[in-house]
Amino acid sequence: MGATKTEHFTDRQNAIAILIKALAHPARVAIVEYLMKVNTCICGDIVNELPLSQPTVSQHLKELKTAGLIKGTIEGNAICYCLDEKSISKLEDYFANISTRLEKKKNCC
Amino acid sequence: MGATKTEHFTDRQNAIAILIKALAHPARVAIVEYLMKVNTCICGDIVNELPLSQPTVSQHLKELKTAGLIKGTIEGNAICYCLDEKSISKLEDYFANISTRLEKKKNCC
DNA sequence: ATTCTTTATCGTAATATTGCAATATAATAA
DNA sequence: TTATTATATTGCAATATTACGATAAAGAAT
Repeated sequence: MGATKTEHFTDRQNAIAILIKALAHPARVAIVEYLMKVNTCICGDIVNELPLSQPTVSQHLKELKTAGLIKGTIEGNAICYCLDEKSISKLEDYFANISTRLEKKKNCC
Repeated sequence: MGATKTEHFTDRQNAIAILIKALAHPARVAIVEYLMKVNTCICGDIVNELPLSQPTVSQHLKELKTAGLIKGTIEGNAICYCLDEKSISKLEDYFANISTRLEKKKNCC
C-alpha cells in the first residue's frame, strides 16, 4: 500500500484534489502569493524570493505549472511567470459552492 | 532532507498550507462532499460511504478534524460529524481574495 | 457479564514528497 | 568562441503519507 487509491474516487474528486494538492505546501503558497502581490508578471527573480535552493524552487514551480495554477513563458534567457486566473477561480468556486450549501443546512454539531 | 522547511515561511503561509493540505486527497474531498450533500449531520455511516477500510477512513477523518475542517461530537455509541463552516469560509475567502487582486492586474503571459 | 457495534490506535509495508548537490541545457554577453 | 546567467534535470537521502490488518477501547444491547 501507500499509494492513493484514485481509482475509487470520481474524476472530479481526483481532479480537485490534485489542484488543491498543488497548493498544499508553504513554498507553493509563498510563490502564488508573491505572483499575486507584484503587479506584473515576474521574469526571473522567483528563486531569489524564496528561502530554498534553485533546484527546489524549480521543482515547486513545475508542480504549480503542471497543476495549471501558474503559467510560464520563455522570455529570452529567463522565464516569465504569472498566475492562471482560471484555476484560481476554480478553487474559489469550489469553496464558495460548499459555503453556500452549508448556509442552507441545519447542523447539529 | 525531506521535511518541509516550515521555519522559512510565515505563520500565515504555513497555516493556510496546512488547511489546504487537509483537502489534498480525494478521500478527504469525498468525505467533505458527502457531509455537504446530506442535509444533516451524519452519525455513524461515513465508513460505509467510502471505498476504504475502516482504519483508513478513521485516519482521514482525524486529519480533517485536526485541520478544523470537520467537527465530530460523540453521540452515544457513534460519532456525529459535520463540516466546520468557519474553515471552509477561510478557504473561500483566501481564493476569492487572490481572484479579486488578479482582476486588477495586467498579466503579460 | 457477555456480546455487539462503532471508532481509535498501533505497527508496518508501500509509495510519495521534499530538498539539495551536481550536472545539464539554453540563451545572452563578452 | 568562451564565459555568464537562468532554469531544468538527475540522483539520492531524509521524511511524510497512505493503506490496512490486528487489536484496543467504549458504549449499547442482550
